[in-house]
Amino acid sequence: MTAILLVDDHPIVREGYRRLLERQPDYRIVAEAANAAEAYQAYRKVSPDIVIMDLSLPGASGVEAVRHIKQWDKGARILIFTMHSGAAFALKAFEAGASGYVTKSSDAAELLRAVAIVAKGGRALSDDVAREIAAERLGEGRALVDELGPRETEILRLVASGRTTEDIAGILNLSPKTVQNYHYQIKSKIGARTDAHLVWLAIGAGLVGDASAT
Amino acid sequence: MTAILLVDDHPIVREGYRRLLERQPDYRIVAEAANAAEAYQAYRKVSPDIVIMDLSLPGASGVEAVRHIKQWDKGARILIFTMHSGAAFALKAFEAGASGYVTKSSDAAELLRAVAIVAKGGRALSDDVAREIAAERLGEGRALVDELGPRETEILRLVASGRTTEDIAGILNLSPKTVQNYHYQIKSKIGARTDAHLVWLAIGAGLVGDASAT
DNA sequence: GCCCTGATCGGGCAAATTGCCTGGGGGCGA
DNA sequence: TCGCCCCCAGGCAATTTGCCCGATCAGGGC
Repeated sequence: MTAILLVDDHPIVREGYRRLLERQPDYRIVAEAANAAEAYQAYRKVSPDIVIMDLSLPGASGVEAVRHIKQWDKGARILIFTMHSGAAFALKAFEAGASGYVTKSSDAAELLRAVAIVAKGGRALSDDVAREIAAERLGEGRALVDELGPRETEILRLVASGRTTEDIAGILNLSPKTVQNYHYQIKSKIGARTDAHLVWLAIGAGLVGDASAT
Repeated sequence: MTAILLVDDHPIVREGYRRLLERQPDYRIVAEAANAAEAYQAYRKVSPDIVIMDLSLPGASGVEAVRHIKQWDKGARILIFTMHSGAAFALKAFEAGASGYVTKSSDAAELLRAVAIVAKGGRALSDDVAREIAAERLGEGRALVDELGPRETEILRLVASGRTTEDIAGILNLSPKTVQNYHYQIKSKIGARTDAHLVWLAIGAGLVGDASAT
């Protein structure tokens, strides 16, 4: 039996959850809350197995509520169920300690699947949000790269992937000085103030983004 | 009418594509290839509107083939259709210039949808891969961060997000020299050879990677 | 052929940063 | 009270950055 705490400022929506969840044999809603403060109180009182929470709450935001609860109980499992499909919301929620993120446009089956995953300690993410995050990660803006010549692009790729100046000089059979010059030229063309900034721009342009195979 | 070039080393699989795609009124398979070299030749000969390609080909990898074709025609639209669902494969493919990535576990409808998107110049990604990339993006590995003190973590976050040394000094009310020292210390503790490398490690640790709310 | 443009390659030099060491102060557990 | 670790920052040589310059080579256009 899985004890659930429901947090949503809309009683009607809570009623909807209740209908859906209590039809499942293993789930029981043991408490409800309409805002962050209530959620926190309720959590401390009933220690539910999982929390299902909306992100837009009156007063403190849902992200704050997540952070607060996780601070009190590091093992808390919180599933965000919200209308926002933006990648930024989801990332913030996970950063705060949420275990799952499902949008309200998902169907009942998807919510139940997410609840099951989170209850087992896993991480759940609905398809539309996954797609958003992936899209952001893949980046849209080429633009930048078009300003650069092929050699510059090549060197940007290498620099952004973490290579040393000397590495690059070796790989491309150039003088280290030339690589430095390109490096500098790229930064000024692109308008990056920092190497780190350069990396982000390169990611945005789709030039890099690997994480495997160094 | 959309002209398609099919690249897959398995004739039976190509037959499958053909069945599926030629049932659609707008698609016509104008050429086939069984390896990277053939694909390249065929592309130059028929200039198809889109290429549907497997990633695992005999000889040169599909990624190489993509890079090669894009080098010859920057406007080429290439849709990868493969069995690999790993994020790394997909990222490499996009980096090389692919416009879409669909796994063979997707159903026919998803492939057709992807073909349509790519034909229109968009970018397509199947759900399972999106999920993989998102998972990777959310990051698993803390590890690194545990080595660092809170101050170091803070500074790493700022450095990795692209701030200038002076910016950081201003934000945290420190001497620029102190920031430089932390910056150096972090690099040696974490084992990063380059600032760019540092950014990747910070991303992996989930410290940065927002893109919103600066 | 000739000029112009643009990409590629690198030297030079001052100013800034990195790499590494040093040292002092504060908190906290043994 | 003694370490130990974290915080903060100066010093100094070595390297890199920032910005200048000139040389070569390929492709147009006239």
